Amino acid sequence: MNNYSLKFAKVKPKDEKKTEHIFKATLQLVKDKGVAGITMGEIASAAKIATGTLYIYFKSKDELINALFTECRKASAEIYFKDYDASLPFKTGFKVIWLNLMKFRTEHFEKAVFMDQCYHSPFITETTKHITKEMMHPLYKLVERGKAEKIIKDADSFILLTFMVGGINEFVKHSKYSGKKITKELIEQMFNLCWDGLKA
Amino acid sequence: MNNYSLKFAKVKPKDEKKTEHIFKATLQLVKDKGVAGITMGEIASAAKIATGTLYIYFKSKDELINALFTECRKASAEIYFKDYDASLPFKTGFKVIWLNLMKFRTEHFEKAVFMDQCYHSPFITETTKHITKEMMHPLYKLVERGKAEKIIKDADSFILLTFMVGGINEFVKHSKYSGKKITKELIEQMFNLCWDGLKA
DNA sequence: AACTTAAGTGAATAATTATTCACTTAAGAA
DNA sequence: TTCTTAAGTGAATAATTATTCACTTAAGTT
Repeated sequence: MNNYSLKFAKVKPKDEKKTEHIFKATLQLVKDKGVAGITMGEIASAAKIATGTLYIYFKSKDELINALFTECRKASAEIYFKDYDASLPFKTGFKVIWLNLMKFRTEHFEKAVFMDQCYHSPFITETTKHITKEMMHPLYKLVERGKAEKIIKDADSFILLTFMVGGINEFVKHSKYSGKKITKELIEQMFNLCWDGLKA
Repeated sequence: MNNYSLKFAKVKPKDEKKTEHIFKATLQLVKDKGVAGITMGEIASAAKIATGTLYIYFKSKDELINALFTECRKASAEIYFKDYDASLPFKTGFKVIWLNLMKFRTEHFEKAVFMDQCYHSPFITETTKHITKEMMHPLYKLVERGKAEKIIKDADSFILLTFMVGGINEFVKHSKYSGKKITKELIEQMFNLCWDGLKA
């Protein structure tokens, strides 16, 4: 038995599911009341733990918010390029990614709201913000491929990208606010508008 | 001399410019630090008045935020239909409004951020939210005119509207974050993407 | 000029909320 | 079973922040 095992022996282990509960509770609260309306006490009770326990998992509110932000960013990055295969024809691959963006926004709406809300908050550090910006990079590559193949318009990449994403974000946001159901049919309509705009 | 004038005579009048200063200071702070990062003390000092003075103009933080929200909503509604004339050909009229939306987002960016941020906050009352939703009504009428004239696609109005607005919002938001300059040329490119998407 | 009244002030107070801590509980080792 | 250690608790404390208030200033009336 060495120092290492001595150091970590005789331990009541952390319940790893708690982090998940804390995150889930925080997302729910931010969706309902916004980032200005959440307290550590509320997060704790929504996660069904004591306030003190929250501080075993996160040193401070700051750290909790940043950790959750990072988690959300990872979740979105994982979805964006799921099932994308560069060897597919451009439009097919483009649609895969476009649908992934739509999927993330609809199925992880609280994460999207949380990221939007917290981006401007005093909690998120500059480093976290910087990494987030870099997430857009592969999407730039995508539209640049489309331009190179003369399939989509030869406009500024920034314009093409924000155009590609804007409709999705706006649609999902307003759907959730107004209770409008997001159907396959509506998604298809939105894709067509988007594609007709982009195509050369 | 009647009761009315008696009651209101011998008064040091409120400095009406102060409300404006308070609003401007609040918008600036929310843009920089988010709705979670503003305190009455900071608002007061940014507006160069004492904290107590703030409470002469607004009963509470709640009231201040709601009043500013209403002000922002009015400012946006005023711009949206500026110079629009229903007797113009559809595309011409559409472009006038589209450019107005773009103008509001770029020239009153802090207002747009403030409205986005506060919409989900505990400050905004349900009434305020409800009135805000109604603001979209004339824009619905616009896309429905386009559909009736068979100029734009016969898709769901909600889809058409969120599509019309999404690109603008996303573009301006990311421009401001990343420091990308918003030029006439880029605006024109965005309009073309948007129009090509919408047209029948 | 003297008077009245409300604006304006900022330190004091009241609420709210983040964080700590003395204590309890339970997992695993001996 | 006993022992050790960290998780878990929630009331107590520390910070922060909204709101008040006793006081000062200045506009307008007489």
